[in-house]
Amino acid sequence: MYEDLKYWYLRDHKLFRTLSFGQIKQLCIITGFKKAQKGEIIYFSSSDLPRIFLLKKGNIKIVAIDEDGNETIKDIIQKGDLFGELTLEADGQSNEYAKVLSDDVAICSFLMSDFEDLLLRNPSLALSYTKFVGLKMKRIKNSYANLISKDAKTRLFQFLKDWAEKEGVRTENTVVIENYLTQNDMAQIICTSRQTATQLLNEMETNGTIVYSRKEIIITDIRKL
Amino acid sequence: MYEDLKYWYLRDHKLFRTLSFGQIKQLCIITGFKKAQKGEIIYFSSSDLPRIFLLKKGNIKIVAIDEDGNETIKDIIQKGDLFGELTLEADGQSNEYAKVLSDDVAICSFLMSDFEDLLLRNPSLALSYTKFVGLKMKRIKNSYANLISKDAKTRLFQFLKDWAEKEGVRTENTVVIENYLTQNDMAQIICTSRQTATQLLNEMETNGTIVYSRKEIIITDIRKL
DNA sequence: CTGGAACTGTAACATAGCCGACAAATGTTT
DNA sequence: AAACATTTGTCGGCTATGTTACAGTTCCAG
Repeated sequence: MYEDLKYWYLRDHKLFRTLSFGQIKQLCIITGFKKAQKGEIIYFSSSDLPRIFLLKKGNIKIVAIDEDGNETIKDIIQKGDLFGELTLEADGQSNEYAKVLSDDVAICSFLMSDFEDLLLRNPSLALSYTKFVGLKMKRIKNSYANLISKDAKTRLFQFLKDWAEKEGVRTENTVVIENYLTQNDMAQIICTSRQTATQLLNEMETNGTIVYSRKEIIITDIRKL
Repeated sequence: MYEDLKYWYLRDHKLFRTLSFGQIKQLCIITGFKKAQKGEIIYFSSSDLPRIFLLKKGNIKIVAIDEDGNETIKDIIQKGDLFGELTLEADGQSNEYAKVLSDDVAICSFLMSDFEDLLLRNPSLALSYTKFVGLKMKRIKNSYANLISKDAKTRLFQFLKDWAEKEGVRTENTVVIENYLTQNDMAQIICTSRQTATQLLNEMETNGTIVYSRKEIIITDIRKL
């Protein structure tokens, strides 16, 4: 890959914006670049060196498989998000894979060890990164708190609200979301059965709260959600 | 506080062990020290400057109150743990207080801003700290995953197992835990009602799995848990 | 030692949401 | 178009767990 391309790919993330041109150019730690199509499954082979990934384009979901073989959606990664071993600790035991949700994705990656060196040389970046991880932790805490104390309906509402806020296109009080998730996906995210999710979505549709299709979800009035 | 005492208080935490004698001595960022008795409530007044706390002695629980007035146990802090704004981002909105569980506690604290300066001057400490926060995140993720996918019984078992591992005194396969929690506390931690927790504990007692009293919990055979 | 507060024990009842089962609709491949 | 795979819709039964309600125990302060 050309040096300037590498540079561009890093600079684009807000985490690295605090660094000067020169600093970033020096780094050029990106070591991998990959494209993939919808439905493709990407494994984080534990045999490989631990990496941190940056999703440049598209959407993917991170799925974990527990001892009993149950699949849980750990995370939905969107364009511009960092993912992988963000805690900078390789852990061999976790069994995860990523599945491409959008039509195609572009992912670049760098080695965890390179990133560590980088942090050691740039204390202010290290501080930003710490705050970044902290923020991530706070988000997780919040979403779990929701999962536990609220019922399925409230969880679905909250999920849609969050989704609309992150990705929805708003005109007046109507929000349109490009729907790259199946009802099953949503069910897994809000931790309920597919059936309950279906039921709730249909209920919302008859209520006129949303218009649902496989392509998009229209929230007729975001204020009422 | 005397300089060398400050030194001692910091050095005692594993996070700071990587630093040399001299380095730590230079820092001396501790700015507060406090003792409290059982049952006392400590507020993290948001008016005050954001701080990071280090529990030197005893146990406390962090309780959060949501909009509806429901109380949830966020965390149990034990001797040697850091707590407070670990993410280095002050967030005014969260409504939390700490309650002393053991007979008495000793807490020392330093200002978040001082700590940030420290991290900026010690990149390797920053890196350790990031990993530390990451580890914390991983733990939280795990415990929440448990909460969501397992039933109340399994959750209680897991909780006891963790507790035993962290604080229990083991002789052969018997583990004795000093019990500073009420059944209600445990119920809140494993996110169930007090009644269910009571029922499960009694069930375990009649099974001979544990011997329960307000003072201590004896796990007769840790391997069977 | 006594009264009250906090904790623990037990039961009946209600219900959210999981599960299995199957049908209909939509999308994809050949 | 046909055959197949994936996604959505619907239903009734079942179970774990929350809720309400009250009684018994332990603990501590005065």
